[in-house]
Amino acid sequence: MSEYLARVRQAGCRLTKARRAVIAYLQAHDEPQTAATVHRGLRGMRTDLASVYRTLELLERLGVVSRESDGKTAAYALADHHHHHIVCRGCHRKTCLPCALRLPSPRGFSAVQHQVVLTGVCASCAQSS
Amino acid sequence: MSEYLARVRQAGCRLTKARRAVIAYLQAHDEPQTAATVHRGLRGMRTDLASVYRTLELLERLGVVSRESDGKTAAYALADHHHHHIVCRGCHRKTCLPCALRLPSPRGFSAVQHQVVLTGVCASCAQSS
DNA sequence: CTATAATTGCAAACCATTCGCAATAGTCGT
DNA sequence: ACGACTATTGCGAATGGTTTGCAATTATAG
Repeated sequence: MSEYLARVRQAGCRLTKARRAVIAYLQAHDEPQTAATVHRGLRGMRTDLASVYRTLELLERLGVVSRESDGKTAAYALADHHHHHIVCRGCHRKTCLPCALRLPSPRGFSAVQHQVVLTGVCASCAQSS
Repeated sequence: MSEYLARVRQAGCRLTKARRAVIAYLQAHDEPQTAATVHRGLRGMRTDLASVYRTLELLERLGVVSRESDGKTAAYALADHHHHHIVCRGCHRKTCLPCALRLPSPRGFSAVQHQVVLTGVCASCAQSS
């Protein structure tokens, strides 16, 4: 049983097919995935989009996945697969960046995760303006 | 004319009442505001929520305001009023944090802004679980 | 193997955000 | 200050991601 499934179990939650499938899917994809993408990836089994949302929400609450949102659509990834992106404010294209952030844990908080969203203007957009 | 209004003008955009009002409202509020909140704050004048959204989008594109999203509702603040938050994954309460991030500008990008969203489990939620 | 409560699938509701379009109002040149 | 030109607005309606209620299903404890 994967470490992730174990954590679900430890939280007193059941190991259902849907949950296993969502976790497996995220393990196979490093880049953050939207709920819709995950759902599409599970189209072999009879799984509802709503259940995907519920599962992702559970996993986020447990700290197993992180949720990154560009304002409209949220994307989820295993908290392990951690890196960042810079989004061009012109063309909205994403570029991956390694995580270079080292922060002290804020007072009183535990299990701290972070999400960094960088925006800027990419070279080609800077030219065309 | 405020520095912000000047930047709108320099971008070749008109200084309308709605834009002045939105900027003024954000100047008066340090904490990130949702489009709905801004709109409510402008209820003296006949302003439409859609225009608030259009104005905020413009200001974001110009780099005057930053947009921070928790996945459902986006919040906007003047890029000046910059700090971060840590959100408890249990109770969802926010706590402000000073910005301690110093990053080199990623290759090829200019006018880089960042947004950091920290999540964790606050002391009282850690107890009750 | 059974009982029990957690989860799911489905469909409908929600709500933030966006879009089309005619009316309005900044700006620039005169 | 005036008029023309076009960006911007207000309004209403559409969109689309996300959530919810509920009956049927299914994982788990005993």
